[in-house]
Amino acid sequence: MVRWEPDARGRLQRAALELYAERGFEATTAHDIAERAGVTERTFFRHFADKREVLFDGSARLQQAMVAAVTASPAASPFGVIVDALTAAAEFFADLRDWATKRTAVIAATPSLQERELLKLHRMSEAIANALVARGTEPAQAALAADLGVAVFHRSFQSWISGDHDFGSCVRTTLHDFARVTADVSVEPEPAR
Amino acid sequence: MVRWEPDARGRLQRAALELYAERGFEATTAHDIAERAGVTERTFFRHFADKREVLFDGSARLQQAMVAAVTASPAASPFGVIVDALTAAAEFFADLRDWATKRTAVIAATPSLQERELLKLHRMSEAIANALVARGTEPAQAALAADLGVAVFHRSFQSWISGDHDFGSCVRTTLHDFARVTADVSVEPEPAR
DNA sequence: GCTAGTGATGTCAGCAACTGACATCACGAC
DNA sequence: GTCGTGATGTCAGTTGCTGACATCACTAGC
Repeated sequence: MVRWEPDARGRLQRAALELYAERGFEATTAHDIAERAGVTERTFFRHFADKREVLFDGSARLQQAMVAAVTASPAASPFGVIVDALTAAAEFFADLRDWATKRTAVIAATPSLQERELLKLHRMSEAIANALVARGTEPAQAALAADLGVAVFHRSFQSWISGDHDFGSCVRTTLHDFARVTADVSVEPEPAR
Repeated sequence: MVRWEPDARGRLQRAALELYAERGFEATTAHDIAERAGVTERTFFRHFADKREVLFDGSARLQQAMVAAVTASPAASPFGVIVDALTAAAEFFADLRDWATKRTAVIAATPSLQERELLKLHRMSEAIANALVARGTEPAQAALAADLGVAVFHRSFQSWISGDHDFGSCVRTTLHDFARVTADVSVEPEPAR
């Protein structure tokens, strides 16, 4: 006889998303989640650093995929590299639309989850910037390019969730808007550093 | 005889920044801050929604200044408008360098404060996007332009804090990098919506 | 097959972040 | 002079989260 059912971590993640969707994040206690998953509250906090983190278990993998794409990209310019990273993100989410939709709704309804989401995106930007620097991009430009890439990713993701196009075409639409919006930005003479 | 010293709110803000800088955010309790400010913990939470918010009292005013600049900007393109908003931000910080430096160091050392900072920047982006839409910009482009503007602001702010140039020249340097990084982004044919 | 070790979990006590309810009392309006 | 009123104090309670220690199925080594 097994002492515990396997995959407590997965059960906690599913229970948390369900409960956050049913009654809201604030109205759900860690005890509630643990109870539905059939473990104790203490076990919840062994698997996840806090109540929010339980929704962000995939972000490390997404970050790895995007960093790997940056490192492997054949493009020469920083922005060309970023476009390749966005393609990797599209592949990452290929089979996750239902989960991503539910999760996004919960996050959109909860400021403290938005904070965590924004921090994860920021960390992703830092990781991408590091990967660009490793490729030889100048650090300030790498950081900026990574921020812009993450902004494009975030907008693309939102339109993917709220519309009915595939992720790839949302990225293309966002890149089109990007080009329109920045059409009048010109390279000025090198300013003082 | 006055019952209480005036400006409890200001005393709490100064006490909090001092203590966060002295012993770190995590090691400082709300009780500590209240004690140094000469009030009770309950009073702290009447003035600020949580331990983090005490460092973000100025962000509403910055947001108002940038939104006003967007609304009043004579520029035609979204990005031209954003540049005017950045100029407004530069004015906002003109006399605040010492305070901003100390505060930025505390935030950089504390993930949960970074989260709050990122949320404030995100809210600022949303407000700027709304102001752009009110000027007639298409919503998707407005949201993207606002995100890009906030990214430029954030980078400029960081280099202002860590270097010894004035805010305005940091903005110019960042805009130069922006133009370099996006030099190869071209307007492709309108994709499907 | 026995034993020692390991790892995931349970139990429990405790701190700190907040919140609601109610009391206090200087000050200003009238 | 009385009567709000608003900023504060007091206190009790919930919840997020942590450290310390106990438990016990499973596994490896003998």
